[in-house]
Amino acid sequence: MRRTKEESEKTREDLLNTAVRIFSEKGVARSTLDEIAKAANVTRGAVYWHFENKTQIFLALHERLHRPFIDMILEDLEKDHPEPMMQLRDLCIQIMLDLEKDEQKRQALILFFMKCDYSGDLAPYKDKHREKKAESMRLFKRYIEKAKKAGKLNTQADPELLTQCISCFMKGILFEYLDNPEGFDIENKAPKLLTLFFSSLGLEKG
Amino acid sequence: MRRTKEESEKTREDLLNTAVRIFSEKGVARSTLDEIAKAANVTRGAVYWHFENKTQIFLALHERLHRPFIDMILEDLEKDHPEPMMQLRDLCIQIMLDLEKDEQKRQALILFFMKCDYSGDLAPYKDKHREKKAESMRLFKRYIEKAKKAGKLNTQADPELLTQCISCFMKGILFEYLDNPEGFDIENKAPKLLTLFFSSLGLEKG
DNA sequence: GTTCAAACATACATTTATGCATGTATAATG
DNA sequence: CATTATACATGCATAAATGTATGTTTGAAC
Repeated sequence: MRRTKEESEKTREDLLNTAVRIFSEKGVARSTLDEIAKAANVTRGAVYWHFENKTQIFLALHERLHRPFIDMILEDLEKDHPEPMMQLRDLCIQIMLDLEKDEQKRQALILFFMKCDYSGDLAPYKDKHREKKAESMRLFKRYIEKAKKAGKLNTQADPELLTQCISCFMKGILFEYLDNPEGFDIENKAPKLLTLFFSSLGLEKG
Repeated sequence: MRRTKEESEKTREDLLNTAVRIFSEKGVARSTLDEIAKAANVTRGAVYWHFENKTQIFLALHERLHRPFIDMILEDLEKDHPEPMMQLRDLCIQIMLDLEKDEQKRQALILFFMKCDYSGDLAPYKDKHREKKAESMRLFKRYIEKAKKAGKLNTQADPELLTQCISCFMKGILFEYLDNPEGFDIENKAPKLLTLFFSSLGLEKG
């Protein structure tokens, strides 16, 4: 046995990738470490070597999800778009469409939103979850304030409320989609819904 | 022992009320029948007398939630409101505000949306869940078609898309609230968010 | 080329909830 | 008022997952 460090790291990655799949399929509580191990072609020995327990696997998955998302928004915010609200709309659409392509990300979101409950030993991570959501909401707000400063915000509603409004709408779409990925034609609906929403808000020019 | 029929029925109700609380606090998977029994001042014997198993308790809770909700909307639809879209908006606001007062209902929603996963033996009830959601969406759509026929629909968007739009928004607000009932000031935010949303959609007159 | 520890596999002991079987007191029924 | 079925309580057997202890192989370091 005694694999090389690269092989060991691959085993760890395999376990995480398998775990997110199993978790998102069966729920965290109903998923067994033995099941995960076998699906990754190892035994529970390997699992306990790389992770303390099931909770720590969950935590590891949690960590590796959100950063790319934040980075994507931060990068987008750097761009100097003439119409920040349209930029935000397109970003929202892009976020939704990405999910259709990135199965890992989709599975992770299903897992964290619908297949676990943050009670018991997962309770501490509820705060982390919230903090990360708050972070992305702050970023959304920056688009709106950017638009306001540029005199492109065609509404009287204050940025805070607008941010919450958009956040709720995004979350609603996200849940409707994740609840039934096959039945919810996101490639078709996401652009329509978000375009209607943003144009209705009077945030679009023309 | 051998209580009267009324006492027996009370025991059953106590068990259900206790179950929805425990389930919504700790999640279905982490909740123990023994725990529920003790919290209801009986033993597991009583639980197994009234219910087959934990799944059947969950099912019983599921059944008794949705009907009052549908009835409330049906009753509201009977009224002949001059502005159906404003009526729908006010209904949406009312639905949200109700949750703040009805703790049982709030706990039930937390349970069904966030504290269980519809895999394993709960999988069959996912379809029921969807069907009931579809039912309420059809009712929402009736408001919009009513408005359209009355020439009060101030937008070109088709009713189907509008319904989905509103449904997503409602679901988003619902989740944001349920995720953190104390932190989300629903009595204040729900009217603001929904008023902004509906007025932005150009659905309000004046 | 030994030695050692990493990277697992294997085996076992413990826990914990469940399902059921059985016990029991009493309300309802005649 | 005797009987019976109801409405539970109690006890046990089982299963399943977990945690851990121990075994085994082999890359790596000297």
